[in-house]
Amino acid sequence: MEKLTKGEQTRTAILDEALRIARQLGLEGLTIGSLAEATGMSKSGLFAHFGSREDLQLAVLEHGAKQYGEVVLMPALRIDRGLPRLRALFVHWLDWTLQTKLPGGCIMISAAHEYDDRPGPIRDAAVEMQRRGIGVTERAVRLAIEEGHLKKDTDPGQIAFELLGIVLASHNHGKLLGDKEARNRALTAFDALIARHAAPAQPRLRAASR
Amino acid sequence: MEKLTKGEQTRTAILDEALRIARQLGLEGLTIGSLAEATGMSKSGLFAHFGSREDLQLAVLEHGAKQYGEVVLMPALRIDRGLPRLRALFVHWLDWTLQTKLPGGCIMISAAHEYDDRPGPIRDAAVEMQRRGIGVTERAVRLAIEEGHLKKDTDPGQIAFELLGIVLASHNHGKLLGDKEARNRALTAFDALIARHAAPAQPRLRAASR
DNA sequence: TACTTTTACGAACGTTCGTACTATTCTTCG
DNA sequence: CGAAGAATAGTACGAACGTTCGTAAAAGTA
Repeated sequence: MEKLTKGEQTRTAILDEALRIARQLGLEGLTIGSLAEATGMSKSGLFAHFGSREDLQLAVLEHGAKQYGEVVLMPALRIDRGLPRLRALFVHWLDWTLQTKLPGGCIMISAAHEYDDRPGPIRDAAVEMQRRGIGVTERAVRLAIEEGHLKKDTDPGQIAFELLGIVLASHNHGKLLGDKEARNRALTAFDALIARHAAPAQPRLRAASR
Repeated sequence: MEKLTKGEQTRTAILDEALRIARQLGLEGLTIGSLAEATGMSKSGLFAHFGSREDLQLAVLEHGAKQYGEVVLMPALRIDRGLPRLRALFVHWLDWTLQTKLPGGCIMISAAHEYDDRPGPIRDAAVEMQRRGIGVTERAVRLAIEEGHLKKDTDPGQIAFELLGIVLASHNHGKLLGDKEARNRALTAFDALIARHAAPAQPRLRAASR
């Protein structure tokens, strides 16, 4: 519906393709020349959409984060708060990084590793995104505590830490080692983590339904 | 003691420097020119030690794996088999990836992410090393089961998976986000994982010592 | 339709990439 | 010491890198 100027829609098309490349080769492996060839544009024509290569890389990162928000975050927010939402968040996140349709995993995880010792704007952006992602997870955990699904002394930071670990291990086992059990292993680990912090079964007042 | 020919010792010196660079910039970020400058050699003189850039990258990877073996694996093998050894293995592994002395984490973890969607000899080598590492962990778990420290139905593969996740999360939190709690979080997660699979206290025959 | 802005192109810049050759210097050992 | 071989430097290459510039085509607006 909303009017999309020509430049904006080519820019989006470029970013789609750039994201595909960056997922496989990393943001540093993304070059203007190869991207121009992949999109069928000239180097200079493509370049004009971004003032510099670094700006292109930043735009790609943001483009990936946006997709992540649409595919992982938003669907989870439609699930009942508390444990169900936390689980949905985790499963969507997991499937997002394990998706085999498009090669290469989550661009944010890629960037995190690629720039963990390479200071600069891209690293800063990656850190900021990671922080936001962790914040989302922690908030979901806190809600689960408030809903009485998790014990009150549960540390949201610790849960977020361990969930990230499970996702990273899945990515490693699934994408690198080709382990078909990666997803199952992740779900097993998730269940165990939750069981460890689950609130004791609370006595229902009146007759419990079912 | 053992006679080291001149070429061999420069080669080692080159690999030391190359490893330092590759840890920060990745194996793909390692270039002949920058490495030559860092070592004070000419491009061609350095190049002669390795037939190609790819061979250099493979050599760097092996160099890193060798260091890993010396720093992580061997010390752990001197600890009592079973749970103590498994813990030592984990802690050394953790500290190895979190070491702040040299920038950049474990080169094998780096390579794993860098090449997870980039087929070729380097990827193959990285996969092989990961497999070996996981094998070592699984073996340590199996010994812990045999020693009666862990429950008999413990799945070594699952433990190795989750331990990898904890290390990866530590790397992420510690190196990227600068979270000083990363190591503590990792140890907490380790203890919880072990507690989950710990064999029930076995009744000691006769009087238990102490 | 005419005018202005946006969008894309082609050519060229200087630099760096990996690699190939040839020449020179240094080790090693009889 | 002096010859043989290993180790390093020098030079050059074609290709690809990111970027700049002037210009042509397309799109949007009046």
